Amino acid sequence: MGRPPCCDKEGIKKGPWTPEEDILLVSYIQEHGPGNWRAVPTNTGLLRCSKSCRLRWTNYLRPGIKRGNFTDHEEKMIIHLQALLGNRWAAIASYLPQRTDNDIKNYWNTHLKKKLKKLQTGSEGHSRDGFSASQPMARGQWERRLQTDIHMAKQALCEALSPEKPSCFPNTIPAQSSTYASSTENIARLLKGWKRNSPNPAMTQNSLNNMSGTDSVSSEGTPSKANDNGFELSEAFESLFGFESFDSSYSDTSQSVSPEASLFQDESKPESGAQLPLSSLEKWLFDEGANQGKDFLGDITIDDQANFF
DNA sequence: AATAAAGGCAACCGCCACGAC
DNA sequence: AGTCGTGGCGGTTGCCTTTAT
Repeated sequence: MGRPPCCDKEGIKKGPWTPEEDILLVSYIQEHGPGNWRAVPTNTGLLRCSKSCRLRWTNYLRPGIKRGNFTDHEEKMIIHLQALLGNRWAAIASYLPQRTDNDIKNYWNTHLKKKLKKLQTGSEGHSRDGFSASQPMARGQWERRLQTDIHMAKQALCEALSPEKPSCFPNTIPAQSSTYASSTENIARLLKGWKRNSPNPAMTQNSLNNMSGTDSVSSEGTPSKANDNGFELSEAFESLFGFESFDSSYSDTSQSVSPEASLFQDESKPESGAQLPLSSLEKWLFDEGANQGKDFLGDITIDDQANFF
């Protein structure tokens, strides 16, 4: 007898999630916590497969997700980590706790790959680092920058693995007090941009009535005219879900994950790398013997490092 | 202003790893 | 030890938006 499909294809809805579905999912997770995805569709009445629910949560709805443009810092970290780890997006994402692996993967595929390709064709040599073309630099200089970026990776890792220490490096990623609010904000943002026709304007909850029918797109950081509605939406969400209790139910469960990841320690994403035993890379990144690292980096190229690992 | 092409991103698919039984 | 169920991951697709003509 073969293994049954993870979800039977019939009656399973696909495609973009609607705000109603998001609400159902979030409210369920608020109550039960993430995990046991198999039970989610059954218990929520969502016509989605468990995988789809998990993906939606981890990539979009979970608290602490930062969306929008990648900073220079993040970009460099991705470039270096990709060089070191390859396309292990989940591992890379563990160094950037606020980003999802999907986001990073997309960013790599759509932006960085092209950027690096351009650099490769545009200049011989140091193309893999992502900043040599516009700023040609001597090898030593380039490696110093590499060291700096590796240091940044260290910082991120240190934070991710050290919940007791709010921040090993106070100036790095802010230990934002991510709460369920983050999730409602995520949804509110989504709703602002939800311009497609609402399938059923008469939704099951009164508070949702205002959420349908938003008529314009608003991408990250570009508030659009939608936003009277958007405001109402986020208010509606906040009134819908008392996220404080949700937060407190998770806030004391931190283990070896980043502060925000610890809020959802059962959840898959952020700790995927963090919970594993330290890899060689992580040990290396953690190694506070700065001189060692310096010497090491000083003597080899990033290609060598990639081979080393 | 209309249309085509390119870009960007959310979501899906299939495989794999791991734990439970 | 082998099988099954579940969750995780990376690659890919398809739709929507933006830009160019």
